[in-house]
Amino acid sequence: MPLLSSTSSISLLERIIPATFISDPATGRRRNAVSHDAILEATHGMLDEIGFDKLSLEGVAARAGVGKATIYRWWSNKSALAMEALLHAVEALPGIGDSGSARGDIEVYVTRLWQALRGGKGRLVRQMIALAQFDADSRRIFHDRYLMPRRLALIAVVRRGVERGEFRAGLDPDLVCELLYAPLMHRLLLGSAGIDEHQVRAHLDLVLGSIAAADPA
Amino acid sequence: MPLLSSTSSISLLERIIPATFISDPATGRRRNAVSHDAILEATHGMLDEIGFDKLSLEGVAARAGVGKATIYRWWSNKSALAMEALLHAVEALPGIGDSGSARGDIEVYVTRLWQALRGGKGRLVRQMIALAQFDADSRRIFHDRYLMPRRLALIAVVRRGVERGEFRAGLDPDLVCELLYAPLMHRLLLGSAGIDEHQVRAHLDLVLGSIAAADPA
Amino acid sequence: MPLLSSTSSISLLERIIPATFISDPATGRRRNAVSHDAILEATHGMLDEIGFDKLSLEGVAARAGVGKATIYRWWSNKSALAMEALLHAVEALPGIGDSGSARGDIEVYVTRLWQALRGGKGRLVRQMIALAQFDADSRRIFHDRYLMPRRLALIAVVRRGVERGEFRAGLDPDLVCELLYAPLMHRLLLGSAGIDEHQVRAHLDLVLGSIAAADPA
Amino acid sequence: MPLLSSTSSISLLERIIPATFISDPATGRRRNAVSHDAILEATHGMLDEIGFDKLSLEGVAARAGVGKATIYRWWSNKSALAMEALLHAVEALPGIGDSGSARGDIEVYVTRLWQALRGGKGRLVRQMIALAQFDADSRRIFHDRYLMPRRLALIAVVRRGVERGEFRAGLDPDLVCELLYAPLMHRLLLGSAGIDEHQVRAHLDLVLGSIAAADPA
DNA sequence: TCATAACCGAGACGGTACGTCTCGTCTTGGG
DNA sequence: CCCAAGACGAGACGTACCGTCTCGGTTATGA
Repeated sequence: MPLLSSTSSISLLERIIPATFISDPATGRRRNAVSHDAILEATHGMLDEIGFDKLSLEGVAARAGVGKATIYRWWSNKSALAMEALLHAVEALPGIGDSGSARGDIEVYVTRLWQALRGGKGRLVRQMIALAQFDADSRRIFHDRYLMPRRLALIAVVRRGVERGEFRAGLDPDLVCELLYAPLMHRLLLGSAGIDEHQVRAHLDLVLGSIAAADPA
Repeated sequence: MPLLSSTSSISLLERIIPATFISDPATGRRRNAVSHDAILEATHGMLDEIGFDKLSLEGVAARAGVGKATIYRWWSNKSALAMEALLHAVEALPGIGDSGSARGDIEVYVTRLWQALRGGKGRLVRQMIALAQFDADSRRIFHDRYLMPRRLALIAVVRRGVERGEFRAGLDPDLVCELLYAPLMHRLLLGSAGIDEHQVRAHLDLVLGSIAAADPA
Repeated sequence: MPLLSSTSSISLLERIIPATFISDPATGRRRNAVSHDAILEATHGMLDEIGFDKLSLEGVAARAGVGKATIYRWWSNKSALAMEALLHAVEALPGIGDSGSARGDIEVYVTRLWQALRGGKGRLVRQMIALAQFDADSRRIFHDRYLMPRRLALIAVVRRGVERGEFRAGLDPDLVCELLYAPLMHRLLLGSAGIDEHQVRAHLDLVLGSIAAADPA
Repeated sequence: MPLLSSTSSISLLERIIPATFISDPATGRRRNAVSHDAILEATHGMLDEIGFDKLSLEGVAARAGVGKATIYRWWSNKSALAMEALLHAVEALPGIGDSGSARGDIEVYVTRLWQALRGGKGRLVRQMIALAQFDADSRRIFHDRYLMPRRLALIAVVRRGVERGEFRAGLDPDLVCELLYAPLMHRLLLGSAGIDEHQVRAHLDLVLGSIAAADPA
């Protein structure tokens, strides 16, 4: 049973490790991995070229050299398929190092994130967020497989900073995380112009400044 | 981010008063305002009942008692129509008072905004933002007619606070505005749970605290 | 009142002399002859270029520089307009001379008719006949204004031939006329190839031979 | 006029067995014969009830319980569909017997044809001929599947008459055929009144008389 | 000499149908 | 049991015209 067509009672593990190749133990022929990959690749390519709303499963099937029924067998609808294809293309986590300075680690991480969103990945992420507004399944998948891993990584660094006394005690790491992420996303979604480096710096300075531990001096 | 991104040579006036109504009034039958309203109302009703992706212009035309061509005459596509219908339902600007305290004014305003988004309007705004990702026209309309007026109002208050010495000199009002708005929007779009009052308070305290003028004491 | 919109109680005279300009004696602006001509001309041109079924009154109005209502004021439907336009283009009667030999006159006349149908007029006539199958008004108009005048002229010659003793006594001129006309028309409508001169000659020889008075010798 | 106008390199077989059914039988779901028949039946019924120009493929699809695409898959346009539906309703060939007298056989055949055209079939044939004027495909279909078989049968009888010495040697059977058919068709299409029996007799007498072998007496 | 009435262009309107596209399902024959 | 191919019923798409209806403006009497 594929990941996306099950609406509940699936373990977190299964939600994070794609269930794609966990085959039905019953009799019969197993799922064809070649077709599966061709479908995702075709979907991703067409999203890139013509966008989500012009995407058709008919077109995907033709481009992937696959029967339409094969797609419907494994994905419940266009959104689910698109979301999975987009995740595939985006999934590599930019790691957060531990240089000793939480502030420095965050600055590097946010700057890298900004650079990624400025490029082609920004469009993919925008589309995923839009999909998530219309389809509860997609929303959950995006939250679990894209957003959460990145948040958790960032929250860990904030916690480290608090423990080391770099940041003020009593901080809510969730809130800090929100203040670091949200303006980037907001501009990605609604900014009429791009985001320039100077703005990112100012943003980081203000937020990181406001959570820094009081200078003992 | 510039407040007014003049991406083309279209005057501001033309962007706010839809060019639709600026045709040569000299000749031909005049546009029927009743149909216009019926279309927007039907669209809004159907968005509410069946959502954007099940919305069809065919259905809107039938419900509004209008020919399809009349819709296509005045709106370029489904997104543009939906965007305008949603704007109609949302357009009343929550005013920002001037109580003497910029901080107080902002707290009241953001709290009210949060309350509005928690209610039915939140869904509308989410849908508008999603639409804006797929269609450049819709994006521009949302930016000009929803986002900008609200930003301008908030920016004015921030400026007032700086002038009065409540907030630190040298602040970038755009950035502050982003820090106040974006987390709300981000949670609206992607938060798995709702936003509770405690989170809003903590958010306001952190941001407003960080821009307050240094205590002279 | 124009000719084509009245379905009955119109004198034959009015059917043959277009009533177009017999205006209502009441006050008010009179019909615009320029528009009238422009409409017929545009119709004829478009019939020639795109054929009857692709013809649209919308297109005629645009090409004639005329409001659609002006067309509807004077013609009841597309068929009626097309029929009148075609008649205008075809109306000149090829006269039948009186050389002294009825046989010779008929040979010349039928040959000329054949030549005319071979050219562009053939297509017009074909279209008129087709229209006549779908619309009773058009059928009557075609019969009265195209067919009958030509039949009457031919019948007169046949009568002359009988009176002079060239043709057998007791002939039914209607039947002879039919035998002369019908094969031409039939081939015009349904012949896969054109009609060649040799066929016309053979046709004339057979029919005229069969009605010739018995040789006294 | 050639009996078989080979205007293209399409084989006779392909013209008589619609190419529609000559697709690669190896792959994909097969054409649904039930739908095919339902479409033709619905078309025929609606032609009878509302006539050709009010016929809509939309209506045919609804009445046949069939998707519009299924009609467009198999017929190129309204004319082609109507033509095929009419042919279905008309297709039974009235046979020509061989009584020993070619003249008698022809008299019986033409009289029967006249009777058929006087009835409901006349309207169908008129409509088919009209369609043939607007659409080359329809024209070819009508020629091949309606006209030709009937012509060939009649021509065979004429030939038989010539061989037996009933008719004059050197006759052009095509021409005779035309003289027998065309007046009937012409009156069907354009006669203001019906065709009465007396006219048919006179017509037959004149034509058959003119081709009879000279009396040896 | 004007008021009246009908005409005219333009073009928006409620509709119908077009021919195309995609959806999600179904039938084939072949692996 | 899976798969490609592709026909199928359904129905929305965006376009083209239909025939009707305002509009503002233009003629041409006839009071």
